[in-house]
Amino acid sequence: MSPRTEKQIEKLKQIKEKLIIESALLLFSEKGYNNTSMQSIAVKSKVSKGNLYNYFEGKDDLLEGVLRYGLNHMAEPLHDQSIIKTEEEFSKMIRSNFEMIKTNETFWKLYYNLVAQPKVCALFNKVFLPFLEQYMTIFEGYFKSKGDENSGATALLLGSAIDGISLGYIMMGDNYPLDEIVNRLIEKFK
Amino acid sequence: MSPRTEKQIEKLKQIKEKLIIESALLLFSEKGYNNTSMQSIAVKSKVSKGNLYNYFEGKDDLLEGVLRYGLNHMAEPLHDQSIIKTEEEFSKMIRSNFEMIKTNETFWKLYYNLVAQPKVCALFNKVFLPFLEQYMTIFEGYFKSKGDENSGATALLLGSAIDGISLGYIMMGDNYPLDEIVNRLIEKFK
Amino acid sequence: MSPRTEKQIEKLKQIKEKLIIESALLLFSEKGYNNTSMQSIAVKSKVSKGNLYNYFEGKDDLLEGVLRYGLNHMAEPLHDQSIIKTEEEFSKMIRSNFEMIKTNETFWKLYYNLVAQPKVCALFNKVFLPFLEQYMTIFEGYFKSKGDENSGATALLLGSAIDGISLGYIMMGDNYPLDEIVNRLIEKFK
Amino acid sequence: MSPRTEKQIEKLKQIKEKLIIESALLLFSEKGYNNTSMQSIAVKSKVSKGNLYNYFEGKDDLLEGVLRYGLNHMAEPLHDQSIIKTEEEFSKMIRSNFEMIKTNETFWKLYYNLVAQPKVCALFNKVFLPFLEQYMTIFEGYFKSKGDENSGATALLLGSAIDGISLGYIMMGDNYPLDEIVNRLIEKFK
DNA sequence: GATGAATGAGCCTTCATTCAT
DNA sequence: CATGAATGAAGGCTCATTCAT
Repeated sequence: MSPRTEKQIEKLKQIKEKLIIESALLLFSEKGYNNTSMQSIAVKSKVSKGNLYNYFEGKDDLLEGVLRYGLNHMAEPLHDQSIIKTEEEFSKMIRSNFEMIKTNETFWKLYYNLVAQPKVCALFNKVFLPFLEQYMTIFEGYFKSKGDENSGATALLLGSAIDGISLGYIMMGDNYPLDEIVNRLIEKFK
Repeated sequence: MSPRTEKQIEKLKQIKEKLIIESALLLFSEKGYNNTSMQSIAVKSKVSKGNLYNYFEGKDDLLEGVLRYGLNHMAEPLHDQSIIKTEEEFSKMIRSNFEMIKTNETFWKLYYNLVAQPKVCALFNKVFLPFLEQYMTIFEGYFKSKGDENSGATALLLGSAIDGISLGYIMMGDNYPLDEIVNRLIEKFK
Repeated sequence: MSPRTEKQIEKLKQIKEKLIIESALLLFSEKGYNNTSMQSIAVKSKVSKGNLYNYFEGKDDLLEGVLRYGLNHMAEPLHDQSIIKTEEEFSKMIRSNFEMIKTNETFWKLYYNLVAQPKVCALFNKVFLPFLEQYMTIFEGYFKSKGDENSGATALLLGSAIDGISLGYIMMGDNYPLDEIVNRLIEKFK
Repeated sequence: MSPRTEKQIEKLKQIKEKLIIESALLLFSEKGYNNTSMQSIAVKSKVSKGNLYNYFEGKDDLLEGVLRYGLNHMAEPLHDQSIIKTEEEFSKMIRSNFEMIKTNETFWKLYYNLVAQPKVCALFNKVFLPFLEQYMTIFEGYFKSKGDENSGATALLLGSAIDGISLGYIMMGDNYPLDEIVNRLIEKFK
């Protein structure tokens, strides 16, 4: 009842919320959103089914939580660099982007699982669009600084290529020669 | 009893099968595979629920039918060209590929809807992998003929870029400046 | 259209009916009445599903046909002997009864499959009761002739024992030492 | 939270499980296993369809539960006597066996409903065989103690006769002169 | 907050039966 | 008579969500 206790409770709640999110992420990613039951999430996160609804309003809301959580984790490295000037910085950014994808395969698998699901499209745009746009802006700035007259299109092309490469890697795993492809990508666009 | 009648019946069956497939494609694409009920497919294709199962063994089989049907429609233009030699042919092939995607948005939306769904992964590979590999081979040959020492990687990079562009276009619709991006893509790779 | 042709047609019909009945008997016996579909019967008897209904009014009616057919086949040997006087005749009758069961396991399996199924109870009594009563009467006469004051009860006991033994044999197959048990049965009752 | 409450909940659950089992037993017995829907069981036991599956994994599992429950009820009287020495004990055991069947007609009707159903054969053997064997062993011991050289066969014959009598009684109800037949059975075998 | 029993709509699928050809 | 496409009711089962405790 003391403030201290309340804080601890608050912290406990956050820990549990994180636990739920991570369990859900794993299951969504492994089996797909639709084929993951709230039950199984409850079991994996060791929270009762009913209690789940004290943390998230429903399955949709939980998904949103998962996506936000994932994005916050992924985006961190990007916040360091908001402007790119040299080829080296460019190359480093691309590489660190794919490092991030490698590190968070689970999350990106979920991403591509959902990207074309109409039901979650709105949610998707809400969560990811700002992130993607920020990315685009950085690249656009770089290409413009290099004299590219249509830097927007180039940035979008690069973004799409990154998307496609990521998708390929996520789908094929180590059968996809990621490093080689990334090298080539950098060469083409630097 | 007469051959004529039998033929007609056979034809009618094929027409109905096509109807079912097209209804399913539309619904799968609009609402996602998981969120489309057999019931709704039955209604849309004006076939009774039970009769659906005279045409397809189950929902999975119907999906396979839809994918094969889609692919057969898509792949046609590709059969014309199996070897690319000049820049012009290259450019034409890329463009015709995106024409195809524009023409069959519905189908490709389904494609990206399914691509990362673990449950249908096996089916997916069965149906699409041969198609994709054929594509890759053509590009690889082109790059090799141009003296590219690592033509395989280049082809894969190109393939991934195409994938990413398609995905972007499918997701954003006319907000995606497809033609411009394609032009740039061709310039980069030709 | 000639009488001859009509006869042939009639004969063909009977052949086909027999075919259907035998297919149904086999399937009912193997998989149980409820788990056998009209479809599978149609396939096995090489008759179209629709045509099945030209021979039998429905699944129930087909079952009745199967039971009557089976009984007519089984009962034949019994018609020889309608009165038993000597121990030898008694013994022979018992033995020939079990021979019959051995020869027609399929049918008797169906019998015991249905015997306690409420849905077909009425049908069952209609078809089998007369047969069983005839049997009972023969035994009753035998026991009476031997001075048994309550020959009815003895006959019923014997009948029940036969029933139980048959059931055991049908269930356990060759794990059931039928011959030995039958010998003992005869000793006890002769 | 208190132990008391948990216990009560546990008890409530058991009561409800029993309710479900008894409803199912009644319906299975009345209409047959195949013709009883989970829905109707839910209605009869005043449990929602969905909740049924919190108690039993499926219809098969429910059947197993019913059979085990029935057997546990039936078998109780038998546990008293595991060795039979005198004629009196023998006679008492036979009689008490048929008392049990009289008392639990419903259950035994289900027994004979299922005994020859191929689909549930495995389950059946799993649940009933141990019970039957125990029975057989007791009789075998008795016959052996009386000097019967082939006590095994005699026990099996007796068992089969009991089976047949029970079946007759279950099928014909009070039209079957059970007591008289049982008396005669005892006379023959004691 | 925490639990898990309870709900009930909805899903995929099967199947006896009908009927146009 | 023969065919098999068509129907639609019914079945077993799942699952997001609620709620009494």
